[in-house]
Amino acid sequence: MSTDAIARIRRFNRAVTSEVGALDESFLGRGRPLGAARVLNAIGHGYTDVAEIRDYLGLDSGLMSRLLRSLEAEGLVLTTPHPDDARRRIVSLTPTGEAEYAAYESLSDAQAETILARHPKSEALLAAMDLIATALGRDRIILETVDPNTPDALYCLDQYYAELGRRFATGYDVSLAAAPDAREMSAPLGAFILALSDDLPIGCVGLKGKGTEIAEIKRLWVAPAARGLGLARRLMQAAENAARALSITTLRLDTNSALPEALALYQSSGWVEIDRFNDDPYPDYFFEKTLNS
Amino acid sequence: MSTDAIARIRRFNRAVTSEVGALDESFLGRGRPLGAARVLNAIGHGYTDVAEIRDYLGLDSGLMSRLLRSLEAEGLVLTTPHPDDARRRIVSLTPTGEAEYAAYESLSDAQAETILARHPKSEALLAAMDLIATALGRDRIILETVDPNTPDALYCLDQYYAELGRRFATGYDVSLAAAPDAREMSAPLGAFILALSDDLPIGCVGLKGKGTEIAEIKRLWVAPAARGLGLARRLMQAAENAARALSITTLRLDTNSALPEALALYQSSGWVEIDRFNDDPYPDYFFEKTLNS
DNA sequence: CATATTATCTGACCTAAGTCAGGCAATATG
DNA sequence: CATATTGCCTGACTTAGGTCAGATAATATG
Repeated sequence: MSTDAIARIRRFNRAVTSEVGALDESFLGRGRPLGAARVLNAIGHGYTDVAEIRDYLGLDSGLMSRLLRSLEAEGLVLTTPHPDDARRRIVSLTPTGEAEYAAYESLSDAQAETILARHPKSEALLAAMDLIATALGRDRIILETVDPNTPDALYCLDQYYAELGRRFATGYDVSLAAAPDAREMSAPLGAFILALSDDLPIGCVGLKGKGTEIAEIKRLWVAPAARGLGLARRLMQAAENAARALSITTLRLDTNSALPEALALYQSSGWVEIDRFNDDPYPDYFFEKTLNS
Repeated sequence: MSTDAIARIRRFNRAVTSEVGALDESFLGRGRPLGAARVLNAIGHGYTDVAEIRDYLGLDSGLMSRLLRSLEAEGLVLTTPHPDDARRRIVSLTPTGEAEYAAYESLSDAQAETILARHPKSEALLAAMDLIATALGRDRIILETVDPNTPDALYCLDQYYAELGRRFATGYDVSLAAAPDAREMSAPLGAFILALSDDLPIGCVGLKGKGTEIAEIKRLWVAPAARGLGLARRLMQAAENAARALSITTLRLDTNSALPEALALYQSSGWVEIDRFNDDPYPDYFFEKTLNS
């Protein structure tokens, strides 16, 4: 019997360790020790400073130096003194190094493709992977203010609309809602805040301003994989801070009773219900919050 | 932008490798190389034959021998010649070895507990882990005929009843359905078949016989984590084989339109709809299949 | 009973990975 | 400007992990 939580987690660990080991094996196939391959990949991934790479990979300074030397001997990397401080050194890939890095990347891709190809219901598998990666990396979730027209922002908005379509009995038609234009959700009128977990967009919120002291919160969304981590609250907090920075004193929002978690969040974080303030067809609840100081 | 499938799988890999590495680190904390710790754990896990352990861990015979010697020197294991063949050797843990093994086990448990404690919505996390472990280990799913009163079988039945309760608009009350007694689902009358993935029960099916050439299929269930892998079909096939072995020529089953996947499975695998053959309150569809040869 | 096979062990050897002390050049500081 | 600090490098050394060629003893086979 192995149905209790601890046993299930340990079973998961066993299942993934063999996959992880398989990738190391395929990396070794390129005839280079793993240490050197890791350094090469770190450089290809954008790390340039020797100390930075050492820190990222947790290497001793002596070992790091030797690994760099061996990559240099292979003609894969080039080290040059840092322009500001000649003690530091900058590492970059030669064209050969770029090709080698690309080869490692395609090994990683191939492994991922194999997993994908072996599972017929891949969407469920990917959703489970997102959930686990987000849960394990919850301390590294970062919020970022971006232009609402960036691909990541548009991806979140698409997901948001799809979710409303599933939640509302009548479906959801974006064109019927008053689409806030990007200008109103960018500085200096408003903001659009994205939550990223290891570069995957997992949530967003929009602050739609008109240059007055009243602004609206729009498009609060948290990916299914990130629910239960308190991310919505964190996004709302960030939106409020952004509003304060823009001298906004009153926030409003509209929502729908088909979104009970959202209602509970607003009611538990200082929002008070007010009368309808627009004629959008979808919302049936309206809230306001006064920002202090 | 990292929202495509490949990128999501690679992100998952990154997220879990650090967890996996952390466990290795904590294992090293017991002052023994990982290789020796792995052998000790394999023995603690029930492996006894030297060749078996070597095969399981993928070790060279020379290395294996040396690791055993070092564990012996520490007083953790005892090797004795195999009673049937004195060339082979069986390894067992000394009391000290048992204690050391238990210490490793509790390190693994502690890591699992940490993961669990850090995630508030742990049921979703566990479900995701089950799905991934099952998907990655799909080639190692085994079917086993067991007594329907074993804990694993009862666990599956509980899950099955809970699922019906969620699916049926009216809920599901086990006491209203004609509960098949264990004797009718055991040899020589019938069978109860379990699907196990790395010891976790992920599906079941019952063959309920009365000693005649007609028998019933009951309690076909597949865990959410294992859906989409063709397991239901495999379980049904095994049930049919078990029926043939018992000289049963006709199988019947009842089901409910609230279980469309089940209906589709029966319709696509040679079952034909027949008239109601019992007065159970729940089923509204009845099928029969004639077993050839 | 001689010979082949099997299972494990031993010694010799190798590479990867990592630690540590000290060296050297560039830069910061009193 | 003397001295300390910083960033990287080199040499010496250690351990883990693993390969390979026999050695040894037990068992199977003609």
